[in-house]
Amino acid sequence: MTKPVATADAAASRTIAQEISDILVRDIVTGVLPQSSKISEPELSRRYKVGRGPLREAILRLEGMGLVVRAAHVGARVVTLMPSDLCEIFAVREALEGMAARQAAASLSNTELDELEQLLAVHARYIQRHDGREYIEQGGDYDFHYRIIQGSKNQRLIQSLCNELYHLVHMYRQSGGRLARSEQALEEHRAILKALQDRDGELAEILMRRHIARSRKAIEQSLEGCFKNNDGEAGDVRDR
Amino acid sequence: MTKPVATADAAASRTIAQEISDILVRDIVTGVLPQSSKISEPELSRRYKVGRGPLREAILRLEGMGLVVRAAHVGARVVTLMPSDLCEIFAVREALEGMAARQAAASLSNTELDELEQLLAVHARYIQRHDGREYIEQGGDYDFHYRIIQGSKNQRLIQSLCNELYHLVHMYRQSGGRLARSEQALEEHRAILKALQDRDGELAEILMRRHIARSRKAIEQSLEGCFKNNDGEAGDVRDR
DNA sequence: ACAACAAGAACTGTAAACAATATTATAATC
DNA sequence: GATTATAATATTGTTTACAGTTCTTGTTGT
Repeated sequence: MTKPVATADAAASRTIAQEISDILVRDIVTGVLPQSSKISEPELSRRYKVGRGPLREAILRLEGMGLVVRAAHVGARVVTLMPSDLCEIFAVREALEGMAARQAAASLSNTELDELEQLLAVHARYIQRHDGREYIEQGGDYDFHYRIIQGSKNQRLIQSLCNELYHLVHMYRQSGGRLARSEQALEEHRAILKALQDRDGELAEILMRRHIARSRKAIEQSLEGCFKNNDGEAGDVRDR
Repeated sequence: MTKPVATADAAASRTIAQEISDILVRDIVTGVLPQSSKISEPELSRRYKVGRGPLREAILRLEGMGLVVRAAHVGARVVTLMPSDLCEIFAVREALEGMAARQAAASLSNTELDELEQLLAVHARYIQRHDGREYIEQGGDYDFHYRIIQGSKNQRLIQSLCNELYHLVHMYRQSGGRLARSEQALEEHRAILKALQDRDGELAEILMRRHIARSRKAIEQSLEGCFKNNDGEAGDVRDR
């Protein structure tokens, strides 16, 4: 039974809409499509060499992720992240990642915990070498938070955090939003890991929440200077 | 000169895709389109008298809400909610609504608090009259949780809970998922309201989380009998 | 009778054309 | 000259038609 069944390659047949969707997510998060810029269907259709159909489908998906906002008969624009939006996002992160840490304490395997420990060691070396510069954690496996979320084994948490909120957070960092705190963050990460290794979900949740709450407070401080346009190339709001 | 009106009616111009999207959400939540049933584009296109284009757009949106799952070249099906899925959802609810209660304690106006108190009085009367039957809270303004979430004033929380998770919860209840606990739930609601009135966000969060955690535990108990098909009309998994 | 295979039908994904609305530019009026 | 009305343009929403894949069904062979 060699199974020459004509079921094709299954997962390999990604549709154009999925491809362009991923590309758009990447280009928005990295700033190729800056905040508040218009998502013109004809223009992007030419730029990315795709038909308008798949492109529309991709835009619909982006809207679901919160990366773009649409208005009927007007079109879509890349979302405009104000500091107040970031605060809302971080409040959600605090709640969700806290729960993720709690569940991860029960679900993470010992090997996964070991890998997490090695990861922190890598981060520590990086910070030492680069004098406090934060490790660029672009949502990959090298992100401490990312792994804990995955470790929760809760598909809803993983979906909400990794495929929606984190894009927005990375977007913010890309467009000049600094919230370094590298050394302190590393210490907090170590404490969280300790709680996870002790299988103390309750403590892991508390520590994770405090960890994220501290980042949020940093943003709240810069909330006063919301309308005071900080000098820089943070993307022009108007485009044409 | 029939109607040379230029700027049209603005908000009144809802697109077909939005209309059919709302209809589909309603029909899925109320069970007209049962769990696991196929979402056939040609069939629904005929049934709802809409073109395939807007219908596809609506399905895309439903996918974003987690109400349907799609597979490339295969089509969409209404999501299949297993008890384990419900547990995941309730874990997220616990985290999110806890945070909502915390923020609501700071954001709710005094009049909103009064309305909340009147709402609980209505619920109490209803339970008394119907001998412990739960008030049918179909996500409207008469839902205690709904109002607290709105009261958080956090758009992200409101979006996640009211436009995504609550549809799934209502779906579960519609298809036979019983988690009554009316009298006890009312007592817990009263305690939460008390904390809100005292502007004690920390306590409100704890109470809300325990409140939801209790519901989750009820589901977890019925998780053992997951594969033991409980007698009933819970919707046939296979359809054609 | 059952399994494997192949041809056909049906459905989803994509492309192109059409209609309706909003935006821009132009012209007329105060 | 500024402002409002009007026409032209461009973009979005929708319909229609086509292509590619999957699923069904009928057939054939063992």
